[in-house]
Amino acid sequence: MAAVTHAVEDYLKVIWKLSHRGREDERVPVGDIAAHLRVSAPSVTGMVQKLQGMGLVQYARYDGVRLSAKGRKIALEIVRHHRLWELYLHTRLGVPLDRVDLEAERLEHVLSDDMEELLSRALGDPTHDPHGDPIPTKAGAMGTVRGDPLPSLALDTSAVVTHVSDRQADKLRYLVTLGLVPGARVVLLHRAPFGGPLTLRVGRKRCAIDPDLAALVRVSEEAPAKPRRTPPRSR
Amino acid sequence: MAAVTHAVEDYLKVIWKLSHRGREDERVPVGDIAAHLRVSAPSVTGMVQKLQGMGLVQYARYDGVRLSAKGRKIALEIVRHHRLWELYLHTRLGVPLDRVDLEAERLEHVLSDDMEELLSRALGDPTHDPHGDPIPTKAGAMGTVRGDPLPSLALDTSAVVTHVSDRQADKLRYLVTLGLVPGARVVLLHRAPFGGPLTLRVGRKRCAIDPDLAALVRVSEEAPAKPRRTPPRSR
DNA sequence: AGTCTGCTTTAGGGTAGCCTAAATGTCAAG
DNA sequence: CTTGACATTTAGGCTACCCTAAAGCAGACT
Repeated sequence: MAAVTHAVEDYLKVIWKLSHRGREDERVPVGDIAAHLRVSAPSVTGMVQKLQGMGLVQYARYDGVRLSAKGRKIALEIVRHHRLWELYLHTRLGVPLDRVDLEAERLEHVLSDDMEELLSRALGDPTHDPHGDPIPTKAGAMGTVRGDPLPSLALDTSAVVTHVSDRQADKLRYLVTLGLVPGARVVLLHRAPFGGPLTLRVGRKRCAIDPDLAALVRVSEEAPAKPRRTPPRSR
Repeated sequence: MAAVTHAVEDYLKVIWKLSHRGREDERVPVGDIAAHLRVSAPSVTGMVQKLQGMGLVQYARYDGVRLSAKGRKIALEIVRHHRLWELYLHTRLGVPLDRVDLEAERLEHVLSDDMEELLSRALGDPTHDPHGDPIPTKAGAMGTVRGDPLPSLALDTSAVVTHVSDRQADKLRYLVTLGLVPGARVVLLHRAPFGGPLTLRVGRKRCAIDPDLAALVRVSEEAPAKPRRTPPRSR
């Protein structure tokens, strides 16, 4: 059988991601894959046919793609690698939250089983990455995203950020500048009417934020297991 | 100009390594490159012609290859990446000395400039990798291998291992089992005549070793700056 | 000089993964 | 039920890198 190349891993990961957008496991349109991988649609068709030949996806012309069990296993392995590296980069090297994804994108393909084990252990066998996304176990079990959307938090209640979506890099970058990162303490001070901005206290600072943006942030009233943030040693 | 792909980086690194075998900067035969990359000779000829087109090597038919300044710069960058990763893997993740090379071989191609900076800093801007090989600076300056060949050590003199060659994986593996790794204390107890085995004390243990093998180890009588060996956190 | 041996190069192919242009299927609106 | 808009697939090509087989060159030995 053909080899699992970097490209194959990328395709499987994207298919996995896109099939989880709604509640249910969806068939993923070829065009969406193309858009996310920044590749032409014909390239996707070709690769997807190859993946089917390898038994990694089910695919019917004009009807989208779905991961097979085998394909999902590989996808989750890559996601695990990705999130372990993200956590390492953030907590051990001090890479800012809005840049870990880009770096992990390349490191995820380079992690042997032995190393994965050692990396996980060195990080304390973590369950969540620095954005608060769950890290699949080696067996392929996924935890959940903790917390509730920030806009639904009760007024004047202290909470801790548990998750920041990394889907849109530009928005993540902005949220980071506001200090809305996992572990931060937040209080919702005011909710303007007609879907207007929310006024927050984040740590010691105050800010106003659009509820759509705030929806990318999840918070929990109980103090959660906060991701470790050992700063890297400086010289 | 064509891109610096992983393959290009591999070729440049091997050419750099092979041109440093003797004292002087040598022209490297195509066949040697082929053997070290485990690739056919025609493949090397083709790639080397391409590298010349990119201005990274000088090359004349039937007369071997030499790095240009531009080529050497890239080669040293890769060597720097490789050795930084080796040090990280060994000291932070606890990867055994005889396995770091293999892992670093793939990681070396995946390290952005920003990350390189952060990784180096997190490791304390080290000058030598865990085998005792010097790590080139970002500017391309190379330190030296410290110490003298173990067989030339005076009898009954305490010394510290400063370098273990990683050229031959199988021999390195054996040296590691003997405890002959950088930082180890060694005393040469006896030298058998006619090029016979050396009797050593390594730490608390005693062992006999062929002088050819021992020549892969370098030692220094002064206590050198020993590579840090923070063990990884266990669960 | 001739010739043999062993590198090295040329010739000719193959695979993986990407592309554009053109053909084809789907779906919804008229 | 036809047609137009749009998604998708087929067709045909390109680049990077690798291979084997055959030709070509160089240095040693006679």
